Amino acid sequence: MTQSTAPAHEASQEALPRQHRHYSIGELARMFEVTPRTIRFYEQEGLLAPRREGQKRIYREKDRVRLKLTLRGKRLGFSLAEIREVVMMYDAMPDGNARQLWRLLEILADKRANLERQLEDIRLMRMELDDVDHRAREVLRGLGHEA
Amino acid sequence: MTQSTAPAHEASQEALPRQHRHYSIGELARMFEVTPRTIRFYEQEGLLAPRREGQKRIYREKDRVRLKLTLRGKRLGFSLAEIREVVMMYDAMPDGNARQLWRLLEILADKRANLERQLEDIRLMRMELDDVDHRAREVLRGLGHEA
DNA sequence: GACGAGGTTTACGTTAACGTAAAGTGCTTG
DNA sequence: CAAGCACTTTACGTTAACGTAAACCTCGTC
Repeated sequence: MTQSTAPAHEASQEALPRQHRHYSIGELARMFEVTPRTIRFYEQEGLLAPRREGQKRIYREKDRVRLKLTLRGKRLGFSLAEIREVVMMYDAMPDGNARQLWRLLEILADKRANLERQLEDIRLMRMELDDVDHRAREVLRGLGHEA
Repeated sequence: MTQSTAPAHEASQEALPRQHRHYSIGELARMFEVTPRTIRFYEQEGLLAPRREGQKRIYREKDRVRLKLTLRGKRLGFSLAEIREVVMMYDAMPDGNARQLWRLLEILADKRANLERQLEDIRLMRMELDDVDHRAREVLRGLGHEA
């Protein structure tokens, strides 16, 4: 997250209906601007579970969404373990027992608290960036008069 | 997690004068709930530059603020290198040449863009958490009827 | 003067999240 | 059929951000 050129965010083109239904690893990788290695790694970490057609991995819509959520979580500073925690429990929900569901609610509340704190952090950090920006511009004005 | 007891109403005026003026590494560590090792590491990475009194490190108000900003940056997912980039240029500002100042403005814009994206990410993630929460509660209600 | 509570340096260990070969499989295309 | 993709597995390498351990000062105090 270091590059200053950040126009290409998520998937670029989206005119076509999602009828495609399945993607290759390379397609997904290009879509989200990650390497295939990353996608395989996420699978190994239990975040994705694509079908196989022979050797090849076949990703369906669900996998694409998961990957999207995973990357979003990462941008927010969550670890893969944390993300998996939510994702897996979400999957186990339908037949989940009460204890697990309560545990899930607990985790969700935790994540939400995290987000709220981040909102405040962003607010503060914004103010500080604005401040530095201001000072820098003033110094620049000063330099303009000299030279 | 990171917070102790939330101060109900932090008096706008300086309740306690910051006359303390300087802190030991242990004090700072307890204040921010990090280990001394972390603080030394940040120094080694060029984020802090405490005075020395003999061997001992002496931290002043400025250092405390820097540490606070650093930790905030970390919570937002910035790397120490990124944080240092801003912090150091901020320090070099007064006598900075124009090119460096422009570079600083560039970096600031970059960070701000980052924050904006995070805001959006938070918004989306919140919605998804809410959704999962909803479903989980419904399943729980269902379980209540059985058993 | 032994001791414990703080501090110090040096240095190796650890974890997460991938990167980077190396070597093989399967298709299709000139 | 050779060449070129796109994909596969296996496995070692790398970076960031510390943790952890050892061995050493330097107080105040019991």
